[in-house]
Amino acid sequence: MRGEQTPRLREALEDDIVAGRLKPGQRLDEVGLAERFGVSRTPIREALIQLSSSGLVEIRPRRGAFVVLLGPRELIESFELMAEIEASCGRLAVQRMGPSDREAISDAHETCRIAAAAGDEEAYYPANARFHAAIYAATGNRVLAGEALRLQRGLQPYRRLQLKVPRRVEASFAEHQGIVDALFAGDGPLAAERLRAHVLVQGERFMTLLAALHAESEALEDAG
Amino acid sequence: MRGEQTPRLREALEDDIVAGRLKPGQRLDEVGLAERFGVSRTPIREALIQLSSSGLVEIRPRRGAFVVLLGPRELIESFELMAEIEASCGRLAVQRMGPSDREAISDAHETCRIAAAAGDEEAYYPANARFHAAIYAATGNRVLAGEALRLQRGLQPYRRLQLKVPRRVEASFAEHQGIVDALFAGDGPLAAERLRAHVLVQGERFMTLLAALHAESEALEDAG
DNA sequence: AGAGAAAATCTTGCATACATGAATATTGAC
DNA sequence: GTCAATATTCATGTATGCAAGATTTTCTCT
Repeated sequence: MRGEQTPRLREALEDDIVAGRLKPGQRLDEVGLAERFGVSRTPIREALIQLSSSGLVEIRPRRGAFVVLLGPRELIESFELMAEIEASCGRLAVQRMGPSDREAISDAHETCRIAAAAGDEEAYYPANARFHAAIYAATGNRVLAGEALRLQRGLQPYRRLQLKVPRRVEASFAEHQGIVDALFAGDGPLAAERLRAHVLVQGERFMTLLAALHAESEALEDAG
Repeated sequence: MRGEQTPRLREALEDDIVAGRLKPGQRLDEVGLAERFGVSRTPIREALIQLSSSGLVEIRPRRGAFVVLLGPRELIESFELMAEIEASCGRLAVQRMGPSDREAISDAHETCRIAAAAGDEEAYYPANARFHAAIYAATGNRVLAGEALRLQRGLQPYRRLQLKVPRRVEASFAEHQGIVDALFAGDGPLAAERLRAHVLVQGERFMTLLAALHAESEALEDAG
């Protein structure tokens, strides 16, 4: 058997969680995963520990690993943190972005426009992630950008549920347009404020959706 | 042998790193640590993986684990991230802090005052950490506060070097006073700006020190 | 039949064993 | 004497084995 299994396993599990194939609350059986990936429990355990540190998985001692299921309070708080980080990124990006950064932002924005015009929510999703990532990168601060990406990934499983909110894509794209305008106009504070509002309103929309879902059924609870 | 070694080991190693007993760049030998703690390599490895995810340790495949040694660029970027987070905390704390939060901030500030007046740098250190932590907590956002604490811990090993900067404590305390004034006056934007400046100037002072140290010797490089 | 307790089962946590790649020492050539 | 190639040693990465806690099943008693 050759080396370096753990990173591959971590990425595979991370993708499964972010893509929603492993649902929040679900238990991750070490033996089952080991068999599925054709390795022993050791690298699986190490991958799970990494995922727990990055916040996608929760390890309860002697109980096992579970895909993290954020409660309402933690969700609100996470969106607020995300909003603050994104606002900072916007302000710094205005100060520092170069031509290639502008281009990356424009490109991602156009991809969003196409997906939004087509009403294609599945396509809008990754385009939206790319749009925000382009802003992070434009700060020129890799540590900050890495942090932002990490948080973005952590919230991805929950954003997925938002697909059901009507007219979400149109609203999101309109907000993106305002952000791009402020960024390219060189108005840092305005870009920051619009990014903050964009993320916070996403969070609010999400909480509304969650409340509605919770009212009609306990679907999330049964997910495990 | 009874259960739950890994968390204990992680905390012990974390303390060693943050307290400077394990220096940035130093290699962490699994076998040696296992002997030192009287356990096998397995829980040691798991603790190291956790520390690598939290940013205190870097694991290079097949090479081993090393206490993270941030380069100049990463240090600057980390301090900038910290400054942004602290600024956000300050603004939100103004909006949301209750009487107990005010008290905690005041208490920590007074502890800083005593240490500063005595010129006791060793005592100022933890008091300073408590002061900032009190502001994080006053946001009422546990996710945000947790993130801030994590970043604070990650930078702690480097702040330690600052002890040598002359009149650092007096300057720091004076800045704290300005922050407290803004916080208690209810001026969120001012508190945010002063916190941002406080952290950034710390970073700059630190970089200056680092350059000086580097000029006189390659001490940091030999630390491994 | 239902509730509680005991036993069996299953899973995790840790220890140990082994294989492979990296680091180091040694030997040989120039 | 220095450099390079090779052999040896050593540490990491993974697999497997074993002990203890958690879970589930079953059995007993009311």
